[in-house]
Amino acid sequence: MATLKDVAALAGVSTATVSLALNGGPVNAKTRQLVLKAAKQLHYVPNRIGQMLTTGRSNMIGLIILTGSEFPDIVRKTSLFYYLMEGVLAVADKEGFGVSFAVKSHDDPLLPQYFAEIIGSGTIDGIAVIPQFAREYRFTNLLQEANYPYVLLRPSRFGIDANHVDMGNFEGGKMVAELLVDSGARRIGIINGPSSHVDAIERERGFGEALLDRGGMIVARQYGEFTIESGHAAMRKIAERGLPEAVFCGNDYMAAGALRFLRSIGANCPKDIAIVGYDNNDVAIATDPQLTTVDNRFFDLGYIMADEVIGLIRGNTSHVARVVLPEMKLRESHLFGRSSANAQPTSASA
Amino acid sequence: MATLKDVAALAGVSTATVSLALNGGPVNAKTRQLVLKAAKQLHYVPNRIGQMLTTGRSNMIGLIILTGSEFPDIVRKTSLFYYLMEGVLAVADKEGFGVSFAVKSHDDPLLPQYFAEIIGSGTIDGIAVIPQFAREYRFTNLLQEANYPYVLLRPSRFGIDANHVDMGNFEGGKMVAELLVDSGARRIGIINGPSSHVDAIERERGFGEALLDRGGMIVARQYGEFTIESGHAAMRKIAERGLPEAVFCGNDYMAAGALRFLRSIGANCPKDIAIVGYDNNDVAIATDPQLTTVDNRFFDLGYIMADEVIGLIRGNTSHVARVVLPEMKLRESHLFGRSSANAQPTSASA
DNA sequence: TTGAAAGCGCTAACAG
DNA sequence: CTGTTAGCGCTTTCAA
Repeated sequence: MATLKDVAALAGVSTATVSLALNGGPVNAKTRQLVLKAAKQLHYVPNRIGQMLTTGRSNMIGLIILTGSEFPDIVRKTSLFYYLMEGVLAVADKEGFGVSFAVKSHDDPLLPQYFAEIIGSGTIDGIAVIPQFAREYRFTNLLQEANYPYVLLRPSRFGIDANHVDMGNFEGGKMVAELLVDSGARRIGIINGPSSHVDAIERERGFGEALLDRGGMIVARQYGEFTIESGHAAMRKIAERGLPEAVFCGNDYMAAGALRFLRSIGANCPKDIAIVGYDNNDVAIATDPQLTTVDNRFFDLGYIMADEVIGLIRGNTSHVARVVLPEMKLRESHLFGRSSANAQPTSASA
Repeated sequence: MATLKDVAALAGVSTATVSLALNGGPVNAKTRQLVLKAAKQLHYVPNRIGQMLTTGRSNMIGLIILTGSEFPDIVRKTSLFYYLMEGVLAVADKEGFGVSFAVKSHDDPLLPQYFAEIIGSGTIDGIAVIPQFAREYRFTNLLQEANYPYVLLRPSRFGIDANHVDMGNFEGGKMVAELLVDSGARRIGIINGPSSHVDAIERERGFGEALLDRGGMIVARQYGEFTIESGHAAMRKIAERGLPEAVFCGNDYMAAGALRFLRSIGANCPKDIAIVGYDNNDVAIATDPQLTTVDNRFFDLGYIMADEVIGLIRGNTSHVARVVLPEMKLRESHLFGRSSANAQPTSASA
């Protein structure tokens, strides 16, 4: 590989001049041409390690997803994170950053160590972290104390001190309650995910509060594990005491399971009972009827997180606290009382 | 941040000794203790940039996904790539590598430039590349000539010269044909994806050959765009001339669309017609009946690609040519002639 | 077993 | 506008 020195030698100038010429510094136009020609001739590509060492910057941001071993099936859900990654990538590309990606277990005792290495190693200028469980993490202190650029994906109410982007699970739950009440349902059930999952907690809280406000009531409550089978089983349990007018499911998998159970007993959704899911996962367009659900806007979330991390790196910002509100994805399954099975499918695009 | 020098000063030894002590070199046990203590006291973390510069290695591998603008909906499918990433990550973690991730458009004219920079910049020791379209790419020559460690995900028959891992789409198509014939179907249709998509081509080729061998025949052929709607439309077209006994769909989205159309005309799958999808996407477990489909083993694919890239980096290998055979995922939709709708859902796990 | 010193490739301060 | 020089943090000869 050709180095700066080689280019300098060929062009007959100093390395400093080459650096200047290549980076738009104040150089005579003729000299620049000379340098450019030499660089091209040698297929010169700047060694970024050298640049990093002198500038102290790597132009890399990290995306770190924290996963757990308690609920392996949740992992499947995380293919949604791909969209988050694409959002991160979109900003990174635009701003000239690379993206380093890692998945760590949130119960790994070496986690603080891992973050300490990120802070000290110099290979990553800042990070976006996606914790999935509602615990206090020691590493946030590390990051904070080191004044290291980071942004967490987590609810605002979990302490406003840490840099965070809130994905609006509370608001999402609220939107579902409002939609269902507006659709004419009053006696409503909920099938939620594990209560240790931070998203599940927030969704239920928002749902419950808004339902109360609007004059609806929760007449059944079950907890599943974010899987189709657990949604199926939960719906069966609920049905034992008679069908409510609507059921809010904590994610689309469980909603698909509920739908399947309903069909098996000959109940029609949404005519007899409305169902709403959460996440706008692929399953939501594959069921019949297609699921009305809440889109987390993962792409936007990734985009905004990365954008804020870069802002922090560049010193344009010093603190991050934002909310990205989810969006209702209206399809058919929420239309309580109306028969609309076998309608034309809506588009698969996000 | 504390540097080697700081540790050396505190321990009262030279930087060389510190380096040796920290990296398991030949150092007096007492001295090592001294150094370790000093390092801990200063919360010393080695600056990896410095290490990279001297060793010439970054201990980073890259995962590069090539995407296109022709079929935006295909992008949605790519959330499957998340599993591939997890496979890559699993190896990287195990071998002490970091992972850098990028998505590039395969029609970007700057693509060769991008690869040239990867080769020259020194930040990535090797790459796994996922092209999605059947073209000849100029960058492979670049990589080859530079003797840069790389592995492509692509069919073996596209030239055995390049390092590649074959995801076995040909074999997958074959497996589907065999399964359908074994299930009792003979007059079979196919709904495939765009013919420019490399996976689609291979699947159809394997399917067609095996079907011929087994005495089945293709009685209908439609092309969709890997979406639910296009699968729905394609099935409608096929139904106009009478239902075949089975239809192989090039991916699960189109299979879900086909299923939906069948239900709308009162046809029962799999009693009246068998359907098989491809990919083992989330949609495959959300439909009713659940889809029999082919699992690409993306995790394993990622795992093997990363493993091979690292082998190349370390000089343990000099050429890569492997096939990872897909796996049939038997559910209900292929059981031609048998009525099994509304069975218990099978597990959501992969 | 330890230390001194060179050098990886680059940028930036400074002098000219 | 251009060249000289120092130095980023580390590993690695080479000597002692």
